Amino acid sequence: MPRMSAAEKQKSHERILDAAARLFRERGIEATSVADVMREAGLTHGGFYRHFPSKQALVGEAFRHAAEGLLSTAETEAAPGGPARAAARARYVARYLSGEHVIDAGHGCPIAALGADIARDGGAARAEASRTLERMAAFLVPEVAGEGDRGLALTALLVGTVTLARMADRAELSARIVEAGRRAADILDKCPDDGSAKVG
Amino acid sequence: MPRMSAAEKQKSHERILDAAARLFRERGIEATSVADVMREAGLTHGGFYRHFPSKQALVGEAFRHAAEGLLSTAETEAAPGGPARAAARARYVARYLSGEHVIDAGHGCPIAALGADIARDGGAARAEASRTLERMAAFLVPEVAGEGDRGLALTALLVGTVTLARMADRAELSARIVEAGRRAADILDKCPDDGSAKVG
DNA sequence: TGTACATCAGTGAACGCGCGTTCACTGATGTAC
DNA sequence: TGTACATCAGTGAACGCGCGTTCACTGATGTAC
Repeated sequence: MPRMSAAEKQKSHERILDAAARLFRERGIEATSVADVMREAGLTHGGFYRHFPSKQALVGEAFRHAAEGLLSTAETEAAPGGPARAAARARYVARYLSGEHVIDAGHGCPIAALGADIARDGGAARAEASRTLERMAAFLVPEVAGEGDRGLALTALLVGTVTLARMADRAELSARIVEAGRRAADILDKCPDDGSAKVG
Repeated sequence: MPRMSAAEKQKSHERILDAAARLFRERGIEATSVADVMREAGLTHGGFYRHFPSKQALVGEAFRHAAEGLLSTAETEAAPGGPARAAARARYVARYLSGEHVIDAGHGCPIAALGADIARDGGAARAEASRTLERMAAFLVPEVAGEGDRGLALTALLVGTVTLARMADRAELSARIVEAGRRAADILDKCPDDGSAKVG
């Protein structure tokens, strides 16, 4: 059967990334084995090292893969400063803070799914995650906001809301968390910063 | 050397919980072995099962142990409705959104450190984590807030901010995230809810 | 275009290792009388 | 209070298992001429 053509290899590579991006977000990094990923990609575990030098390296690539899928469309959809920007942002927030996103971690925001994991091991995925965070924050800054970094706070609210909603042991509590997050996101979009927290 | 007295056993039990609560928060649940915990507690791994039926059970107990340490003092410090309440809440938020908390996950909020992990495996720790979340949210509701659940949103902001600050690969970015979180917490404390997010 | 040969994508067995858990054992503790 | 004995907290070797990674192998692919 081997060897495959270069085009076939690229397809395999893509399938491995798809599988890894989904499984890591769904089950966590440590709970997902290389063999799990390869099985999901329709291959056997031995071939993994023709594509990536280590599992660590895969984590970084899979994070980028997941982030690209979620952010690139949103970014191109909303030209910087253009009139469609506020609408695109609102749609993004509404989709982020939804029951679907809470349930389907496997296709959701990689920061919400893996942020805490990545904070701990600090491998190659960390730089990738930081870059993704900054892109997301830049996309989310409301035009209203005085000085910068309101986008970072909004991102923190979104990530925290989804994390808590997934952690909740009752559907009713989970729904309340999402609803509370939506209202708070709305407030952050509209209220001015009085700067009083600066000293704290 | 064995057997120890009942009083000694209780001390061992406490040391195991202390060690587990710290190591789980610091390294994550899966990256912390039963042997790691027992070594940290000054014991050998074999004795673990005289104290807990399984590692899973330890996770739940360790979460409760960590949460109790952080919340009980804050709660008693601030009598419900009393005048010291707002001040106690402000102090809690200031301590939560600080560089120390970001760096020292081992002694920090167990929801921020383990929320995503617990959301995935859903063992006994999940009910414990949900209870802790509701206590924290109840403690954090500003008197200003119209209808309920502003405390949940504030908790989500705190958890998300610390998660992102820990994930950031540069100290400067981490500091900006914490600062942005503080301002946003201030805004959520003061701005009224116009209810416009309800339809979303 | 055809032939000869090196390359290498994918397979599946094997590696060393650390994990959660079990178990036979030790000897001080706690208890029954 | 003293004695005899069951209990059990803690030890350290051992268990089966799945992990990340390595490796000899296969045979179609890609290339040199």
